[in-house]
Amino acid sequence: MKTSNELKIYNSLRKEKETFKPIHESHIGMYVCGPTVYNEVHLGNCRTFMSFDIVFRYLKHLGYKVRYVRNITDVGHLVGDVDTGSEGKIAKRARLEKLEPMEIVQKYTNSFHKVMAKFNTLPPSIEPTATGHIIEQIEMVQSIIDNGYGYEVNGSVYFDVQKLVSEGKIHDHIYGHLSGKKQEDLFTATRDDLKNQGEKRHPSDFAIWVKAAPNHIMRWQSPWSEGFPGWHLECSAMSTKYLGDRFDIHGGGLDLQFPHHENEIAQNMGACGCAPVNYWMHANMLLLNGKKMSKSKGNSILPKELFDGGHKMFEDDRGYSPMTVRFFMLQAHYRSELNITQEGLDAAEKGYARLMHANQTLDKLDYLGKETITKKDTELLALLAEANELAVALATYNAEGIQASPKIFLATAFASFALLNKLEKLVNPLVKNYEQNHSKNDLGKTLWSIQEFVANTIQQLLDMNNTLRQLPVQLNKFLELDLEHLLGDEASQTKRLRGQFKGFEKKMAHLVEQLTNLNQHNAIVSDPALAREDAIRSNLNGFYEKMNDDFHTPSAIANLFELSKQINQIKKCQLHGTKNLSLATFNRLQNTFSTLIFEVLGLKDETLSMNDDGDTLDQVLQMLIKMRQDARQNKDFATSDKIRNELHKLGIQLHDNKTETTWEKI
RNA sequence: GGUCGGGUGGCCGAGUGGUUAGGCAGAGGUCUGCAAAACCUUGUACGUCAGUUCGAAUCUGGUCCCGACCUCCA
Repeated sequence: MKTSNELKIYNSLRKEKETFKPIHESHIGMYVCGPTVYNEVHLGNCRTFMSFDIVFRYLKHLGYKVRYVRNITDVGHLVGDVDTGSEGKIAKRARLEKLEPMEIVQKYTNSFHKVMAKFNTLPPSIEPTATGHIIEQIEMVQSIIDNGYGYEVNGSVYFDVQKLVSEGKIHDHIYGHLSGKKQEDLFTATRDDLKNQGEKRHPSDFAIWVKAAPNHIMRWQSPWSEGFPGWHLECSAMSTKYLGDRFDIHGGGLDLQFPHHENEIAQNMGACGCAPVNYWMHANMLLLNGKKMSKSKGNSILPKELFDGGHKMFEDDRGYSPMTVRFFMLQAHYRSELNITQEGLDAAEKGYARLMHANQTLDKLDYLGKETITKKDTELLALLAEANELAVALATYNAEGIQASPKIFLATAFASFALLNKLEKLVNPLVKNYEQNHSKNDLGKTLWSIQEFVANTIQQLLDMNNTLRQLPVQLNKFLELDLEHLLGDEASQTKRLRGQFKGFEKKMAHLVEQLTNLNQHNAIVSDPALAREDAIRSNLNGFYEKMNDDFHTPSAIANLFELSKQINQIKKCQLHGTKNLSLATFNRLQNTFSTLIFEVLGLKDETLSMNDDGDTLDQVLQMLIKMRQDARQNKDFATSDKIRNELHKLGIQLHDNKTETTWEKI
């Protein structure tokens, strides 16, 4: 297992995980390509932004000051359709909806923010728009031209990719490296049905300023023509403006790797002479029906359709809450494809609830102290060690051995009997208690209160099953021997010995059987406190190790589930009066768990009613719970069940346990 | 066609040259007036064919299948 304290990030630039070293010690610049606001964001878009929300949150959690810039693309992006000429997506949408382009932009920007808020993603530090940075973009085009990487044709300006490629490595970067494109491919790959192909010097060149066609609505004045900035320019201009010529992290969807990000680098190289980004991160695609989710291909699902239910992909009309969806996505690594299915969402829903319940349980837990190891524990442990020694010792005896050292043999044999008796003395009360109180509360109490430490030794005892069974087998072998003769002077003891042999095997078999039985009925929990301390510590540490491993949320969540199990066990132990945890570990768990869930993973507890009426609602419910308790006391189960069932219909689930009844929204 | 990535148990989804991912679902048990939750135990696995190796699901090669990018897309 990797036990690195260093954050490692998979860098698309070099196709490997690298230790993250920020440019400035404590301040990090991160740029993520945002949405084009000409339509509702679909769920695939959301996945990318949630992935980088995790990056943002975790970096902040580690103590970095992060400037997170995510743009809103509110101009450009020509639709590929040849019939529409050079019309942009936003302009086209504006025409279809009979609105101003800026009305379209505002409408879908608002909607985007609303959706992202539902998913509980933090807003970026700066959210610049392309139309708000036309001047910066024009300046960048000018710089690119001035540096000899851009050329103007008929009012449009193109980036001279060939020139950049011909210069080879510039400041450790080669065009095409990010997307893994070979230079020969770049020369031939580009299809020739693109607009204005004829104006380019080379097929791989791309527009950085486009002269607007007469029917184009969105247009600005520039030194070259009335037009609009090229497809990739805004990110270069705005990242430079807010994060500088060089910054730490640039993120986006994998589908932007080429050509968008490749060209972004080219533009920065052209304008500033340096590669802008140290760590390129790419989030993988969300799949629907095994194919990339995509608006243009009609293979997409909107967040709203998922929340409200009724989407055609689901059998029933049920929906899934934003946090269920978020959790679903966090259970896959951001660099893996994720196929969205109903079964997957169902599983996520339950897993998410499990985590929330554990957190609520932990929240209410008080520290009850820690018991030291009891006398009983040490006794049993010592006996186990003794049993082992005796078994080993007896196994070495043969006829010659007995004759050579009769006294030692006798001592060993009698010690075995003594051991059996002592074990019985310790175990029998447990068995007796179990048998007498088979379905009584005391059973649990008694058995839990013997301390898990004892439980563990019993487990060890069972593990030694074979060894223990060997004891009588070994002794029986000696019955075949002429002990009187072999033992000589000690022969007077043999009568007693033979007598004890007879019952030994039976007794031992019985003891082992009883223990096995107890264990199978889960009367004894094989989960010692010592192991618990360890489990809690290692899983808390594990969370950080996994997150440090390229933000590996699925593995980190596995650690949280392990912690959930521990929390539930602590609760169960406490109900049975067992105190089993050190204060330090308890405090650490209670202080950290919710932080990891809420602050780092960005989940919210939807199972609690945290609205304005929460207090009142709770009071009302406490009243009903009290009434129901009274009914139950009086064995009036008809009434108690009615209360519970009626509440259930209203979406309130009651949970009974030994000491109290709790409620939650479902 | 070119480039790249992947094929893991009923489902989702990690990881690894020999040692538990995890969640959901399934089976058995404990607790419980009954539920719910929780706890304990548990089965099923690494597309296919060959090779390297003491040992491969993990490495190599062939093969089949799927996906992404090459055209706006997160």
